This record gives sequence, C-alpha cells and structure tokens, in this order.
Amino acid sequence: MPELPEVETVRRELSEELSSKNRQSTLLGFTIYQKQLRVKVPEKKLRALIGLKILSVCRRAKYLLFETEKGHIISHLGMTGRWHFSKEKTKHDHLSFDLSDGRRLFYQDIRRFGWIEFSEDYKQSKWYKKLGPEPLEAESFNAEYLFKKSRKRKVPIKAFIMNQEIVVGVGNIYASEALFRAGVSPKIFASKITREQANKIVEAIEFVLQSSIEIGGTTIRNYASTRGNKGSFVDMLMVYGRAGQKCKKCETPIRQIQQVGRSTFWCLSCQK
DNA sequence: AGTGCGGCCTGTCCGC
DNA sequence: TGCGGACAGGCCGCAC
Repeated sequence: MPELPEVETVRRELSEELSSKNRQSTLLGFTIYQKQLRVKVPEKKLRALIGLKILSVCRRAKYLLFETEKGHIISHLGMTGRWHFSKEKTKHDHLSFDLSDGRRLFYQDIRRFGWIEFSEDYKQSKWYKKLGPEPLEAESFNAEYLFKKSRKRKVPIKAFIMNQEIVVGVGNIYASEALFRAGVSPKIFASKITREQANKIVEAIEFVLQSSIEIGGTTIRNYASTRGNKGSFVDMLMVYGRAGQKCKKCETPIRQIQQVGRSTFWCLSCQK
C-alpha cells in the first residue's frame, strides 16, 4: 500500500498513541499468529523488549521505527501492512503487542509483503546504508543532486525516481503524479533530462508528497491509517488510475503503459 | 555496476 | 454462478 505520505500518516498517529506526553506505553507482551512474513518475525529479540517503554515512533524512507532503550523495532508495511488497535484479533493480523494501558496493537498484512525486524543499531544495517536522501529534506535532495545522479543512467525517469537508492519514499502512484506535474514524459531516460527538468521533478515530488501528507495520504483500495482513516489525496490524483479518462488539464485521454513491470499513467500532450 | 525479471502472498475484478 | 487470468500502492535476489 504505502508510500511515504501514508507511512508518515501512520507514524504521526502511532507517535501520539504510544509516546506522547499524556500517553507513555510499555510493552507487556506480544503474540505471534503468523511467523512467516517477508522475513521471519524475530521472536527472541522481541521477547527481550518486554517491560520496556516505547520512547518514540520515527520514520526513515518507508520504514517505521519504534524506539526502545535497547534499540529499534523496524516495521515495513510492504503493500498491505497496517497497524491498528483492537480488542480481538481479526483476519490477517499476524502479530499483536500488549500495552501497559490495556490496549492491544495489531500488525495486519493481507499479502504478507511487509516485515518486522529488531536492530540495536539500525543505522549500521545493510538496508539503511543503501537508502537515498529524504525527498522533503532540501539540503540533500535538490535539482543539482538529481541531475548529477541521473547522468549515464539508462532507465526511464519514472523507474529512476522510484529507486530508493536515488530518493526514498516515491512509489508507483507518486512517481506518475510527480512526472505529470513536472510536465516530463515517464519514458525518457534519466540520462536525458535537463537541469531545468531535474528542477521541475524535484519540486513536483516535494509538492505531491507534502500535499498528500497534509490530507492523510492516498487510499486506492486497502490503505487505512492506524485510526482507520482513508487518505483523501485520491481525489487530487491527476493521472494515476485514470486510464482512458480525460486529462484534467487538457482533456487528452490519459494513457497507461507498463514500465519495469509496473503500470505508469501519463498525458501524452502535457508531458514531453 | 547497472539493468530487467521473477518471486513473495492474498484478494478482487473482468471476461468467458 | 464458477473459473482462469491479470492485476494490485514494495522490495529482494538473481542472471546477464
């Protein structure tokens, strides 16, 4: 499901629920219902965290980070992962945490593409070291950076901005949306973009991610936040999921193509 | 090293 | 109504 705005929305809610001033949660226990997610749930490592407080809930790229005194529980939501509070286990709940105030926090994941990890020092881990800059941090992610990185890269620009080593958090929806707003064709090679186009792409990525965060992300089918809210950015989508419908700017029918195994939506006349 | 593809899972929708 | 196939917002590992 989730790209950066959806993960950030979940993070904000979890942070309030677990580690705000008036709510400090301690982990009293946990239950694993389905050990086999994308990687196995680290049962022994989690057991060592019983009795510890959740100090904060942070995010890096599309990863959620639950901070404890001994290290971080890392959660990636894959396509359909979700954290929700409930009294009882429901379908596709694979793990639950019992909290000191009596609440239970469940990890639900229909397709089981997500995973849960624990790390004493996540900044040293393999996945973390490969991550590119955060798209909303302008000191590290800007036109000059994107332009330099794109030289000699023979992949379509759409695949390039979805590469988490280049910039994190941009998935299939926001890649199409950002390129529409930048007026850049998804098909051109990364190596062919101009400085000006790099600038427009960076601005468009910032714009779509920031505006989506402000209204709770995008819900296409499964996604809902921890509190069960749907994201309303779906109403702002200019191209994603609109194949055959009129472009909202110029009324040309929106096209759908396959790129690197994923659907891309774009407007032939608005994007060059 | 960079690139493209298949695989991991379950659910839903479409056409026959 | 039932069935097969395609597709779904992510990422990894492998072969070239």
